[in-house]
Amino acid sequence: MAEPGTTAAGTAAGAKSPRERYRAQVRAEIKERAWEQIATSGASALSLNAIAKRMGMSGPALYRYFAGRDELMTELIRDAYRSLADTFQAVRASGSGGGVAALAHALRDWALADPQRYFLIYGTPVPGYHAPDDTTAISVEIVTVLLDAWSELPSDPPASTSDRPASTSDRPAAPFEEHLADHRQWAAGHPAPPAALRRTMAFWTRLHGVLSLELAGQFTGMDFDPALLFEAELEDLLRD
Amino acid sequence: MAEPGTTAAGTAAGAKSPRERYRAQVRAEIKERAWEQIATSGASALSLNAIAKRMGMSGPALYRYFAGRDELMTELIRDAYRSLADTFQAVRASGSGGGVAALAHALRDWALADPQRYFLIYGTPVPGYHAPDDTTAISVEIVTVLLDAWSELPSDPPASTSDRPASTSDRPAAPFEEHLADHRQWAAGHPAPPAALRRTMAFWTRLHGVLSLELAGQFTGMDFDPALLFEAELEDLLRD
DNA sequence: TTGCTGCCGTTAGAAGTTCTAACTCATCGC
DNA sequence: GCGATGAGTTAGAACTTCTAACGGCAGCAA
Repeated sequence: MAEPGTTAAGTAAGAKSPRERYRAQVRAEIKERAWEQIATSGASALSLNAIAKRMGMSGPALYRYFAGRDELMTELIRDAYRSLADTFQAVRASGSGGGVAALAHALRDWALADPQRYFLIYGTPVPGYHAPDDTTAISVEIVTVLLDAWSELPSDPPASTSDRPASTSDRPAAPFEEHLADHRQWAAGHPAPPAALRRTMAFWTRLHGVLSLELAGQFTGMDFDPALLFEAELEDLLRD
Repeated sequence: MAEPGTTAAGTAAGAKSPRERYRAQVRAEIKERAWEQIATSGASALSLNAIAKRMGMSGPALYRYFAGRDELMTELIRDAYRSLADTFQAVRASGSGGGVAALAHALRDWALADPQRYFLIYGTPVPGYHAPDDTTAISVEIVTVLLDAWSELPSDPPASTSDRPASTSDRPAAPFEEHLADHRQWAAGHPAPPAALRRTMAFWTRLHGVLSLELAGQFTGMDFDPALLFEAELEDLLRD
């Protein structure tokens, strides 16, 4: 029952029957059309009927490939997470530094390439809908890359803390950093120092703040350059 | 034609005919039900039919009061902006300091009170839809309050800039601040110094970053306290 | 090669949605 | 009291998701 068609023939892992091949191809095309539709009309306007029509087949045919609109949506969300995680890991592995700044720019490029894909992950949630569980695993991948990148930076310029005699402006108590050190379950056992936890968090929330507002078009009226704002926030992150 | 029923009788501004009175009441109830529905099912699931059914009337009756789903949506967005602007101005006018910290906490409280209302303003935009023009006027109100609050703070502790001899960490060039000073059209003529412009911007993007991720439930798996993260970001804003 | 099994895509239809059109009826204002 | 105005009704078109039943072709196995 499991793996239909794999009874006697030694189908090596990866070799698919022509039926499975066709099925995978159609599924891929459905998702492709879905992405196009989401990019132009938003996730809420995702219509199975329109996808079917654009593929030259009639509505209910799609239900052979996806149980319904929600399952297609889930698959797209999974793919979006996967794409971001792969992008981050590619930046980390390949040259180009692979540091925090490179990750930040990769994030911005990735978001600008398809704003609706970004919003599918980090945008307004649909109250009834719950993201699939395995996306949290991909989230861990993403946050691990960030924790790695922040951990390899010195947590604080060690000279500056000693040359000023207990100034009020260098890390006054940092209660949240202590709180994070106590509640580091989200780091999935990553041995990052508390400062790296705090900075990973700030990296996420601050860059998301700039990016989401930019992608939402909240800066359109004002004529400043959002790229410079992003850069300024990134430099602030790298400084303090 | 304008103001129907104001032909001969000296209806003082505010005195409405019983029909207009009833009409305003029904419009208000429609919006009330709409907010309930948005809070539970999200903005995309806003259904005129469901509202009508819950009010004991049948579908098309609502079209006497709103031209369609989009007009109702527009009205709700307008009300949301108005509510946030009023909240900010109340904080500013009334006691409780009225400073930046008070505004930040008011923003958080306002957002937590009705997350979907927050997302209606700052959440994922619907590609086809354009917000009504008069909301930009309310946005100016909001940003003006922020610029006022930041302008009354000293832009930099003047002592600390002089007691350290040209350290690398005190405002190295600040290219974005200059850029903002050149492109301050969004400040609507507000005479805020460049540092206040920069800080208003950071206030907006950083707090939005924390808030939107929290409201979207992105922190649910991790068990730290989002309120502490918000507080930490606010203190960072007040420090540097 | 032949036959069978199974999946693919079709049409039909139910239950929703927004929104228009036409109609009835109460109510407000003169 | 009577007429104009506007509120609420039902009917219906054009959508949507999704289920059910049906025909036919293709791949699989003997």
